[in-house]
Amino acid sequence: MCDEETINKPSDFIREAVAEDLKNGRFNYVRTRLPPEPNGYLHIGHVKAFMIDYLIAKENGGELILRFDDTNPAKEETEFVEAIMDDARWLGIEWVKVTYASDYFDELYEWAKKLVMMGKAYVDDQTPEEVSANRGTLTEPGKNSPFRDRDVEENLDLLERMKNGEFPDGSRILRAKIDMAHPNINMRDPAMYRIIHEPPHHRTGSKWKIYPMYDWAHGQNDSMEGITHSLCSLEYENHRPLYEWFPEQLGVFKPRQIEFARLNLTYTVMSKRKLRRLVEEKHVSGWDDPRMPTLRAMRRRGYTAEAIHDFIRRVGVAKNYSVSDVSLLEACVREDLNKTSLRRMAVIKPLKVVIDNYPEGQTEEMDAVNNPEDPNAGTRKVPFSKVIYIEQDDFRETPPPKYYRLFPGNEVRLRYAYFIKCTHVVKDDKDEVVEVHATYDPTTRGGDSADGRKVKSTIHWVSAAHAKEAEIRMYDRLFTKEDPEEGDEGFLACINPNSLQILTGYVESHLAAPEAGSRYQFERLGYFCADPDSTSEKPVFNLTVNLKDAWAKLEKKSGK
RNA sequence: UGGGGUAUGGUGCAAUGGCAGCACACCAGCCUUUGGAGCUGUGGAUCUUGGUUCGAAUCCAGGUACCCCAGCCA
Repeated sequence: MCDEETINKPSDFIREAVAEDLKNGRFNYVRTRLPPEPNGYLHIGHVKAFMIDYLIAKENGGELILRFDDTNPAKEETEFVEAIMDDARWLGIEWVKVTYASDYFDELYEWAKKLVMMGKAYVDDQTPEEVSANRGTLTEPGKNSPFRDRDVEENLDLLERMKNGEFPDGSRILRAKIDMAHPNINMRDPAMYRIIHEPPHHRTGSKWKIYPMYDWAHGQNDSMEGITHSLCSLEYENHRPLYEWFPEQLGVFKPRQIEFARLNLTYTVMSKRKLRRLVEEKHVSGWDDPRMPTLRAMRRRGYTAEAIHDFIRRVGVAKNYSVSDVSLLEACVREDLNKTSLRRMAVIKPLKVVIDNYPEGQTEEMDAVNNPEDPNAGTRKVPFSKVIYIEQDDFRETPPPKYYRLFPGNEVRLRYAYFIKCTHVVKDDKDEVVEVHATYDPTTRGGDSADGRKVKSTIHWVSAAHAKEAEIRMYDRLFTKEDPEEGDEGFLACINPNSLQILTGYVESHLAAPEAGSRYQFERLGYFCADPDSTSEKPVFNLTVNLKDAWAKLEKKSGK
C-alpha cells in the first residue's frame, strides 16, 4: 500500500512541526542554521545537531546557513573556524553561506538602542556580585536594580560610552527590562551586553568594547537571517520565552525555536571542557587521537561519513534524555566497512610456523579474494613459502574445549593456501612456545582437499620472507565505565589503561606502502586504517573497529 | 519549597483511541575457505494509582522518578 519512500522518510516531532508550519502558513519556506561556537573541535554530539539542521532544510527544499557564534572574544579563534568547516564538509554537509554573529554587531547595536528608546532596556551599574545577589533564587523573586528606572537619555549616553570603551570590564551591563519576579530566571532582566576590552575579537579586532550575550545575539541573528526554525538542544528550552520576547518587542521576524535531546554515548565524555582536559593532561595524544569522540579523531581512526550518518539516523530525534550505546555506532561502522573494504592478511601478534615438508626456498603465488561482499573487487596473488607467521591466538599447546584452531596433532586450513597439521613445538628456556612445526598436504592447494576431508578452522597467515613489518595501534574504549561521569572520583579515575596497545606485526606485501587514510579489513581481526604516521620503512595502522569474535565471547563466558 | 521538560524490552526510537513494532545488544540454530558476513528463530517493555471508553502507551485527575535553569558562558 505505502511505497518505500514513505516508509524510509525519517519522521520525528521536529519534522512534523516543520511540516505543520508550512501547511498552516506560519512560514512558506524553510531555513535553518548551524550555530557552532568556534572554540573547539567538533565531536560526534555535534553531528546529531548538524544533521538535523542540514537534513530538515534539505528535505523541505530549504537552505542551511553556517553561522559561527562568535560573541565572546575570550574563547574563540579562527583556527577552529577552519577546522569546523573542514569537518562539516567531510560529513557532506552543504550550506548556502557562511556568516558570523559578528557580521551583525552594528545592526544588533542599533536594535539594542531601539529597545533602550522604548524603555525596554537599561544600563545597570551594579557589580556582578550585586547583579547576582539581586537575581533572587529558584524559589524567591529578585529585586529591581537601583538603576532600573534611569531615563532614556542617560541610558543611551551610557551605552554609547560603554561601546566606546570608557568603562572598565565588569563595571556596567546593558539589561533587558522584563520582570525581576519572573518564575523563569532567564526573564529576570537578562544581560544583553557586557564590556570586554581584551583580547581583540578574531574578526572585528579591537573595534568593539562591548559584546552581546548569547540570548541577545542568537535570536536576533536568526531573525535577521530569516531563519524559520532554530533547532537546538534541550537546555535552551528555558530560554525560549526570552527568544520570543525580543523580536516581539522589536516587531521583527519571529523564527521558531524547537529543542531536542542532545546525543550522549556510553563509555564517552562529550563536554568540551572534559575533552580539553584529556588533551591537556596528556591522557590522549591530541584532539585527533583515535580514541577521542571528535570528528578529527574518528576520521583518523577510519570511520566513514556514511557510517556516522547511518548511526545518527538510527539514533533518532526525541526529547528524552538518552545515552546511546556505543556498540550501535560500532555496528554501523562494521556494516559499512564490511561492504566496502578490501580484505588483507596481517598478523598482529606473530608466531613463527615452519612447514617442515615444504621445499626450502620455494615460493608460490596464492589467489586471494579481495572482498567476498563485492565480486568487482577482484583477486590478488599472495606469496606463500616454508616459514610463515600466524596469530598467537590461533595456536594452543593444550587446547581448551571447543578450540578449533591449531594445536599439536590438529589440522587447519591456511586461508587460500594449504591444510597444515601441527607436529611439534619448540620452546625457549621460559617454557614459552617460540616456534611451531607443521607439515602441509600438497593436494590441498588453494584450500580444498581432494578427498573431501574437512577442517574446522581456517586461519590467516603471512609469509615470513615476504612480509612487511608494521606498527599496529589497537584501540579500546577510553573509559572502563559506561558512564564515566558517574560516581565521585570523576571521569579521569576510570580511564582504561589498556585503551591503546601498540603492536609490531607483519602485513602482506600489498600493505607495505599504504596511502594514509586507506581502509582495509585484516581478515579475522577487524577493520584498520593507515595512519598518517606511516613511513616507507614502517606502515602504521589504526584499529577502526574489531570484527565480531564469537570465539572470544565463548572463551570469556567459560570464565577464562 | 519556583519555573521548564521527560517517562515504552538492557539501550535508542516507533505506534498520533483499535493486534505494542523496528534497530543495536542478548540467547539458540543454520550456513561458511574470515568462529567475519549472511539466514532463521526465542526471550524480554508501556513509571504508578484511579477515572473516561466497547476498547487507553495514547484522553482526564492525582502521585512518583529523573533532567535543565540562580554566568557579565554558549
